[in-house]
Amino acid sequence: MKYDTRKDQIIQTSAILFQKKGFSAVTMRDIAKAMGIKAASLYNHIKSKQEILSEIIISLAEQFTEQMKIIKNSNDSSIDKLKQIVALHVNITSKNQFEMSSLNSDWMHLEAELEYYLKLRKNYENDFRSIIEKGIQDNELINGNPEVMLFSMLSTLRSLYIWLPKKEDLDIGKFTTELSLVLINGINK
Amino acid sequence: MKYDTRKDQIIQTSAILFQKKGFSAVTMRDIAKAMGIKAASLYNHIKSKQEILSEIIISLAEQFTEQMKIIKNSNDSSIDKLKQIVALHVNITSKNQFEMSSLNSDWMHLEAELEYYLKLRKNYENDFRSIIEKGIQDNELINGNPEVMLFSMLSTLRSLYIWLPKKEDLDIGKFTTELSLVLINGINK
DNA sequence: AACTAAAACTAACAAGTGTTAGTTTAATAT
DNA sequence: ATATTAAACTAACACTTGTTAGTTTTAGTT
Repeated sequence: MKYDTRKDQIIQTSAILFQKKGFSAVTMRDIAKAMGIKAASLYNHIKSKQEILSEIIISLAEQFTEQMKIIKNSNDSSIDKLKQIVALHVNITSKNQFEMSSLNSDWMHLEAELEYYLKLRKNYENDFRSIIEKGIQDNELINGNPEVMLFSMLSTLRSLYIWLPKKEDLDIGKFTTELSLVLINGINK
Repeated sequence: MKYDTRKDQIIQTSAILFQKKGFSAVTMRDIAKAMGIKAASLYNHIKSKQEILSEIIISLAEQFTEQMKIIKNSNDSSIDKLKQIVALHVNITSKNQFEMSSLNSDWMHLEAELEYYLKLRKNYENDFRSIIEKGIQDNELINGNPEVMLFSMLSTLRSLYIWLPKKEDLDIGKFTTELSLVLINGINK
């Protein structure tokens, strides 16, 4: 099993609740109740509600940043890099379903680390865009609007947390392949 | 200009605030302040905070339902129907940027009308899926996983409210064409 | 000028908010 | 058995929440 501190359990429980109602609508008493303790007891393990949110979001954002760096610096073709980005999103999302919901919906409630998060996100998008632009230059991709391509792919990848859980016994590898196909080659015959 | 009742102004102002922080984090005092009045005064025009949310979301959901009905019942090819769905989303989103944010992020805070909203959404997705399945049968679309195709298109279309505002002087028609191209034909050369 | 109706106001409510202080219990190490 | 520490508890705080009641102001009509 995992090495699970009590703090980790609080964060995990919080993420589940955050997905259902969003950060603002979840109270410390809600979180405590879900763990079978009183709200005040939470503070033996965490500093604040804000810290819970921050741990969830920043940890995920840094994972994406780290993996993007590897993809970016590889010598693969642009198409292959895009496929690796798809796989990256599917993998992280399948392992962090609830947390991904906060990453997508609750980031604006970050306080101290909001700026840092926005920086990571902007850098990620820039790296993504560069890969697309390189693909166009190298004649791998159609000569279309890179902004629209980025938007389309990233929107889909960021919504994975909504759809992945609906497919119970999902073959992650197969799904990744199918999704890459649709995102890159479209659906037209 | 528009026929704008005071109630409409409240709803519009609320939608702007809801986009920034989400329904739960916006207080009646926030809304009042943005309108230059006191919170209690809002209740001369609306019944509750819940009513504001409901007006925003149900009105939009019904617009989508209504238009989907027209597309569904037309005699156009599946590809053309899909293009019309893309146009539908771009049009409604470009005219209701803030409201679309609530539709996507705050629907779970609906109370009395939650069930009704979920029904509308489910029906919409089913109609969308049927069009894709028909396209596969008729050999218009690749013989892929229709669920993945639906997911990919719908995720992108539902995220439009995040991206459209970033492009200030956007040619809506051109954007619709570009987006349809990417969603249907992909980005591969 | 007097009347009316819409829309603002002040004041307050009961309930809920995140968080702190101080205390007790449970589990572990000596 | 005793001391120690982690983790729970109770009680309370200062503040914010949506909302109501009752009143005053504003603007348009007779």
